[in-house]
Amino acid sequence: MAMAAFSSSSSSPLAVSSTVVPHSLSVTDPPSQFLPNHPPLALLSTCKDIRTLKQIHSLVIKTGLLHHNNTQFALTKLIEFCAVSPFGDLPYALSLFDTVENPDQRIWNHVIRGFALSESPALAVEFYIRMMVAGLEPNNHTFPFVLKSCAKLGNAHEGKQIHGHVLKLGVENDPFVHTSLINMYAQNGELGHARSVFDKSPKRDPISYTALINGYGSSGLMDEARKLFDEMPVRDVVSWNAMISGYIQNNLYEEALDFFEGMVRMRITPNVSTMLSVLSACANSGSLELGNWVHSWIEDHGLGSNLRLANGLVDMYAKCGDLERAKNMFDNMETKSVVSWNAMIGGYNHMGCYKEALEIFRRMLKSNVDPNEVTLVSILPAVSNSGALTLGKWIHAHIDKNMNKFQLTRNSALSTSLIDMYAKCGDIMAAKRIFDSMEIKSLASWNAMISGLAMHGFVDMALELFSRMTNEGFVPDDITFVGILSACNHGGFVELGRKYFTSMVEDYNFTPKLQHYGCMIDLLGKAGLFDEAEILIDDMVVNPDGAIWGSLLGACRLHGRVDLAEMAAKRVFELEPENTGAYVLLSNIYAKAGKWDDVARIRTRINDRGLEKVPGCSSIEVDSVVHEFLVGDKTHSQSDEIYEMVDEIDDLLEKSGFVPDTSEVLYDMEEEWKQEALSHHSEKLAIAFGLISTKPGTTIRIVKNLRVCGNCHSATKLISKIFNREIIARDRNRFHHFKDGLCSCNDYW
DNA sequence: ATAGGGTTAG
Repeated sequence: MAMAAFSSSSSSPLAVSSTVVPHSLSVTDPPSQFLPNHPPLALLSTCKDIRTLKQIHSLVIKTGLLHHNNTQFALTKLIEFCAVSPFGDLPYALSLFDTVENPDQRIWNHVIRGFALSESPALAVEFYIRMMVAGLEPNNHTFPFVLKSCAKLGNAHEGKQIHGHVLKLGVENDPFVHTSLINMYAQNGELGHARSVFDKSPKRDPISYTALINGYGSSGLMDEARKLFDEMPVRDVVSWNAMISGYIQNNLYEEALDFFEGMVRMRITPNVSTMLSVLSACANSGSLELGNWVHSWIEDHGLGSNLRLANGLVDMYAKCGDLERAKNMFDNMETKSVVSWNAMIGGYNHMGCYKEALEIFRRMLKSNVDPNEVTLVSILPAVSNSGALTLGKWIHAHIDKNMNKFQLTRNSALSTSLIDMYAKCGDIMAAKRIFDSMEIKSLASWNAMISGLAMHGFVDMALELFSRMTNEGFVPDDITFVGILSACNHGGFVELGRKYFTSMVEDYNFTPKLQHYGCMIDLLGKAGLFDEAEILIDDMVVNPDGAIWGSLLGACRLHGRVDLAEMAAKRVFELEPENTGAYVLLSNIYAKAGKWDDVARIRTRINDRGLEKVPGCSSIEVDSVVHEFLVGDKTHSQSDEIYEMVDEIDDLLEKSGFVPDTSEVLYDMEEEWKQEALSHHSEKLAIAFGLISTKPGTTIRIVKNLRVCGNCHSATKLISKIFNREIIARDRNRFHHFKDGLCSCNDYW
């Protein structure tokens, strides 16, 4: 029994010294017949904290109200207040409750209500049972409270039993009990039961309609909800809100916004809830125009300083891509909550601005705002994308330290995000440790681990994990197969890849998606099986996108297939005219074949179209700060030292007999310039910076936005040997672990 | 005394 936690403390609440009575509260009249107006109880309406409450309590005792007329009136009032008011105190209510010799129905009801509204609604059911054990019958007031707690708990079983009591006592036609039953069933997903109670109603009111509509909405049955809504004789703002939020829950944003417009047309005044829902619909559907209108509406109705609406606006602007506006609103908010920070972080993530997301997170910590679970789950992808391992480790430690707070979720979203973070930040063993420590794994955690291993080229382990997962009864989904096929791809396991692809289609009945085809085309192309790759593309059940043809194009580069490359590139340009990567790839293929006229032609096309080549960019985290380097970057504050190091590296490479492979350099230029261009690739700069700013022997981890070029790959292998450093590099596709002059990809990528 | 949105953000 959880009672102990609430029982009165060492000093009895009745033992009150006179010193707690403040001067302002003078004891005046003797108890009168008009108790409700008596000063001490009237004071309850202004009571805002537990201290004042205790003072009022002591006043009640001093004035003798407590046992006046032998009624429990004053205590009832006090218990009611303590249990229910937001300024009340449930444990105190219980200590008062314990002092009542024979509490009546009404007192029991208030305590039950207090629990129903509290964080532990299960205790409402417990007290409901205790009440009956004490020999008191529940009444029409009891049921709404106890049914609410069943609704909150998602406990349909207890709810059904209580439904039985309702019928036994014959209060099923009380409108409050009736709607409470519908709501309880609806919130428990028992829509059949909810509907049958609803259909038995003698008189239907908007509240039972709305409760049922909400139930249909959260079960994805918006057509049913719509039918009910249309049947309603009178619709109020809550009914409209129920439809709007139902559509949003089911990702039907257009419909949600239609209903909002309908509501305004019907001259139903939206309230704060409506506007919050509408903002979320705008955010998720990218309706900036409507979002702006909502913003003006909020200002016009004097709600501009409502924190929740302000947060909603920040979120809306951020998700609609107007980050400047979002940032502006955010910076101008006089009070911010953790939600405001989270909305900004989410907005930056949404737009792929991971660095900015990390900056906001740091600012948040500096402002002493405690990150919550949502903050951490949303900052981790930003950490992963920037490869900011130190920050990631800090976050991991923070979660461990605050275990109590996050205990419930450790086995789900947060752990999975951590696995993903460690994998993407290059520490695959740390990812594995978290995965292994999870007592209850989710499909997402298996998926994260499998793709992580695949990304690092630990192909056998990834495949082994897959069979362990199916043995443990998990059913793989399409994401699992992306991981598996990418493992086969990274390992160059053509036969296995074919096998899993077939199994996915035939054993699991999945329709392959673009990513699955992408892995297969890449795998077949790299193996030089161009005929098979082309057949697969022809057989695709979805239209190939730029990435599919891009994969084939990449394979053409590997095998020097100029003819096929031209065809593949043409397809890419048809689908993605702005895809500069494909132009560069094609140009590289021409360059490798010595077709410099064609290289020049491509260059002209890039210039004519005003396309900008995505610059190679590598980042490295040193002392928790992420440093970014572009090709030939000279903007770093330690630029001079970095270039000195680059020269030293080149020197040592040359002495080891390293000959730069200039065949992939874009333009036809002097050999010496080509070497210069290669030598200043972003990954080289990042590695040089890593070498000068970390202790000897420290592992260097870098992240690159593009694929590592052949030359840098060979160079880095040698650097790892010469400087005796492990270098872990993540490129666009996968990880390369350079050690002792070798790379984990076996030069196959 | 009592019933139906909403406590967001990933």
